[in-house]
Amino acid sequence: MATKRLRDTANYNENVRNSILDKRVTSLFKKAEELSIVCDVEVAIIIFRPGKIQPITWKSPSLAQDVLTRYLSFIEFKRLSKLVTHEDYLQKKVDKKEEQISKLEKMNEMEESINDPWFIQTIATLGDVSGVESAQKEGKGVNVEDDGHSKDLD
Amino acid sequence: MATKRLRDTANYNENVRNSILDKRVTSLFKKAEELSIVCDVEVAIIIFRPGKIQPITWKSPSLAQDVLTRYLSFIEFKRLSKLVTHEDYLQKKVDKKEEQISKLEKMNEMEESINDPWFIQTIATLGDVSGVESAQKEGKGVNVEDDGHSKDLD
DNA sequence: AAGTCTATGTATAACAT
DNA sequence: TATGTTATACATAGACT
Repeated sequence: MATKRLRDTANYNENVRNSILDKRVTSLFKKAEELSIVCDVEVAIIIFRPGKIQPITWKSPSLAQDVLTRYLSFIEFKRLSKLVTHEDYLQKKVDKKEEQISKLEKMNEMEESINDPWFIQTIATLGDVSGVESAQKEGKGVNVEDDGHSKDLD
Repeated sequence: MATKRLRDTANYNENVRNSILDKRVTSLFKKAEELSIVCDVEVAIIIFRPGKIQPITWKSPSLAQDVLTRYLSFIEFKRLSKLVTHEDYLQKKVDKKEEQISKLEKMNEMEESINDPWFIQTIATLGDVSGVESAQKEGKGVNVEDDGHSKDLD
């Protein structure tokens, strides 16, 4: 935006890159703040950097978190519904062995989550934990969407 | 940003306000896009307007959603851990009555979620459902944070 | 390595059509 | 209502410190 136009900071050393990122992020947040005041809206921004655990967030990380947490509650609700149904079935059978299997299945399910690198990274990211290193993303499930610009339907 | 500094759209009619919002949002997204390209980061932006159900999102709504979904999985994991422990206890007691209570507790827990207005709104918001009207937020759990600008620890 | 400067590119409020 | 123009404020890459 001045003299030249930056296109790829890969050509710069990390210091310069961080400097550029920092300035631009500050500017972006400033714009967002202005937008939220002028137009009376709530804005949440989350920025992930490759190789970094903690995302840069602005204004209300808990806003997005809260909303999406509740969304996931819905998903989990559906999953728990199935579990309960299953338990009910087992109860009628009065079969301890199957109940044990059910238990193991649950544990296994949890272990799968625990061993998911993305899951681990996510916990570290959102749980405000430091000192955890991971590859972070890799395109998985990210960058989907059409034009990446969806407005509401009202 | 021109002639005057900030303005307050409360004094404008809805058309003008929408126009201003639209222009600024477009601009914000443009900046975000530039940032993401130049600095090789992933950016997610979510904008909530008062009275509107569907948020305006940019670039990777699924990014934030996916991350936070996984985060919630962690919460649910912890909760399920307790359930399993509880079940194990009941199993040893071989007490059907208590088992029934446990089940009812679970169902009750789910119903609480279902009846939560915020939960309902959130589903509508994120489930891409239209035609649902609600008060949307109300400050609950929103707008927390210190200076609203947290960077990571690496 | 963090702050300042400056030339130039952008964004946009107010008009104009 | 949408699009274009203009004047001014803002953003920022690079240089300098």
